[in-house]
Amino acid sequence: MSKRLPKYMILKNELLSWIESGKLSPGSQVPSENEIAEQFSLSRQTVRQAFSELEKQGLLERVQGKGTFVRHAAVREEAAQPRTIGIVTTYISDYIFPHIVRGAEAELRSRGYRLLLASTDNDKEKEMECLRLMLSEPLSGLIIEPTKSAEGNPNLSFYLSMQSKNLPFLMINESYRELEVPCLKVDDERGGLTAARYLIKQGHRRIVGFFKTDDLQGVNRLKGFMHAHREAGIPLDPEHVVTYTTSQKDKLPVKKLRELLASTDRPTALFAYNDALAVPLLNTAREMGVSVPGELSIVGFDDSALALAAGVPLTTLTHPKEEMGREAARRLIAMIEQEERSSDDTEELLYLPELVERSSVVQLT
Amino acid sequence: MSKRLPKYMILKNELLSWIESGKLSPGSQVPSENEIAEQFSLSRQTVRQAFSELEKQGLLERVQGKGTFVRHAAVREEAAQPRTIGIVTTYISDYIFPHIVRGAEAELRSRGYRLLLASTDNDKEKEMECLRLMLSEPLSGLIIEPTKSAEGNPNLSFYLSMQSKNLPFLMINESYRELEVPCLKVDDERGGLTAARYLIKQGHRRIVGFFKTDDLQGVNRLKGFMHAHREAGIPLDPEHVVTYTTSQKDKLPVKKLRELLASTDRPTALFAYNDALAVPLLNTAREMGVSVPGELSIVGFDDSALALAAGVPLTTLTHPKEEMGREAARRLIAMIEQEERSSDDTEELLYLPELVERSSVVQLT
DNA sequence: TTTACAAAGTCGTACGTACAAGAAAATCTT
DNA sequence: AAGATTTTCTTGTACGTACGACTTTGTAAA
Repeated sequence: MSKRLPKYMILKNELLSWIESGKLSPGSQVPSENEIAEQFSLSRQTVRQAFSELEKQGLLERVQGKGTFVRHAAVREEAAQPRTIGIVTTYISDYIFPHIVRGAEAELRSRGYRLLLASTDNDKEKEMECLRLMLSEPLSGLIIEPTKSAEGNPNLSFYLSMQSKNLPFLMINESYRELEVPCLKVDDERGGLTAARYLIKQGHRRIVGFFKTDDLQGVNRLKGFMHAHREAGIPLDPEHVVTYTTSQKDKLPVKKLRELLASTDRPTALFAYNDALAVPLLNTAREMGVSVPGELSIVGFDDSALALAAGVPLTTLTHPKEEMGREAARRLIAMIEQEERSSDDTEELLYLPELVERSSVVQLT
Repeated sequence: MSKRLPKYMILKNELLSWIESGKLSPGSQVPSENEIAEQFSLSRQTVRQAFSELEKQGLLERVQGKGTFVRHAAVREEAAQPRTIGIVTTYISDYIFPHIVRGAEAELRSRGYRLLLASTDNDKEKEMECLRLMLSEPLSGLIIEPTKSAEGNPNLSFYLSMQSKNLPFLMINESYRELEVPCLKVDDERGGLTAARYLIKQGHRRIVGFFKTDDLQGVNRLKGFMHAHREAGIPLDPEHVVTYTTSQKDKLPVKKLRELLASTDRPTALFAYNDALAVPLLNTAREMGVSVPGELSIVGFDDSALALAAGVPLTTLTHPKEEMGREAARRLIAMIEQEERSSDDTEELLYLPELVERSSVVQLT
């Protein structure tokens, strides 16, 4: 038996249960130190020790000459938790990331949480800086979009210290493999598969794919893209898989497309890593006098605002965006408020990307 | 003389001065309770009381069996200052707002501040909620984009309480007229003027303008638009000024454009409140078989990513976006760090929008 | 009835003792 | 010399007393 608990701790726990059970309602007066001492057969000093710790925690209020009182819940809450949640994303301003942040913000605000925002600009050093800044104040939880998830995790120590401090956090879009944390992401491999299957079904055989490979999302989309070719028995020209990273000049994929379109047996279809890439590729094709979708079909990814704004409304794959942000917030709040880490803690939620048919793909006869 | 200070308080102050003066350096061991007791002719209990309060404050660390130690400065500092700045915007995810936030975030991070984000969704009730949440924790400053600035300010009391608390804040894009606060904004009237002048110079005479009128930006752009017509002596058909608010269905301006394009003497040019509106209008025109810019020239506003992604690259007016966010952060930090409110405190910074010529405007012969 | 004062209750301060628990140094044993 | 044990130091827990400061309440005087 661990009956080694000090008496003042036992008393503290007893008083806590009184408060919790409502035996002592907020604002009511607690029996005097002497009464408690007699009741529990303790010395008044010991009772004082228990009281003073509870007062330090903000649960009791002692007034000289009057007595000791239970603080009102509202007052307690205030001093208790900051109820602030941090989000670390790669980019704040670009593309679909604002939508994710917005979804999370809306959910958090409605639940009375505040949102601390930081972005890494896809730079691992800045990621470290962000984490340090975030953790310098007590946080209730963190939502993180990993930076360059395909290139390892030099900030592992931060994540480990978060786990050891029992600070709830979860990841979106991708997660570092070394960590077992809940993660919300799009089924990227399935997305690449769906897109390629669709183009193949439309009769396309020479399909070029553009993939960003410094994060796992691009790698997984590429996997699905290749898988679709394999299962259809279509040989995949190595020239038709274009990979790039953000550190290189952004012009690279565009230049590559120029070469491909200028060649003799040019591709009839194109799958872009995301809409942000699909649009400039589309414009490049049109500049070269290649009509879209007449001579070149295009499928994008993420169903961003750009897909609709483009000259030819883009056929693309959905990304949950706001919903993902909202769900991330919901799950994090659940983790915070139930406190007890349940077994499904490291659960991964995979969103299935769906094809949105617009006007940028044509069926080959 | 108020020599009525309790002994343990006197001891506390003495120890504090020891720490401050360096007599007790961080990490060093404090004389044991018994030593102190003897030195000061106090009982050990009294010494313990002083120690335990200092421990509670985070200045000392007591280890059973080893002794009492002065905590390192770094550990103490942590609990010191929040250095957090809040931003309240109308929208997080849409359009140019993410760019503003990003600019501010980059600047703040590099200066060691954290960013608390909230959005109002252009709803004044949510604005109040945001302000309440923001102010529930000590903030160093606030950047606010007013919600529906043309429709009064029901949350005035919040702003007044901020001013009375000497909490620095500034506004971007627009400011509530009743408040005298620094404000960074685009010279919207000048923008409307520039756009209309440009179209007139290109030979257009029947120009339709679309303006969002629930915030002052739209109203001011409209002013400039009308001013250009007046100065050029061109009568402005009332039908050619279309106003709308976000609360109405977004379809309204599109429907209006349909009517105008179907009429006999349809406009030859169009000025849109911003690019986000210009793009759907452009697409609407093209759907109706009206070529852009051949039959209809279009000028947008804000030089957003949409302007380049559109089927026809949009001629538009610049908006500082990131730079505005960065500058807002810089100014706010200056206000915080110098503390003294200088005379140029309520200064307004006006950015001059510049015309970016792309392909959506044609010169009439 | 109102006012002034006293009494009794509360928590705050201050001293005392004793022993327990943990850590480190000194000592003893091997 | 190395390891085990004891001693001695530290802080932690627990009890006790006494008195001060403050508030409320009851009582007595005006």
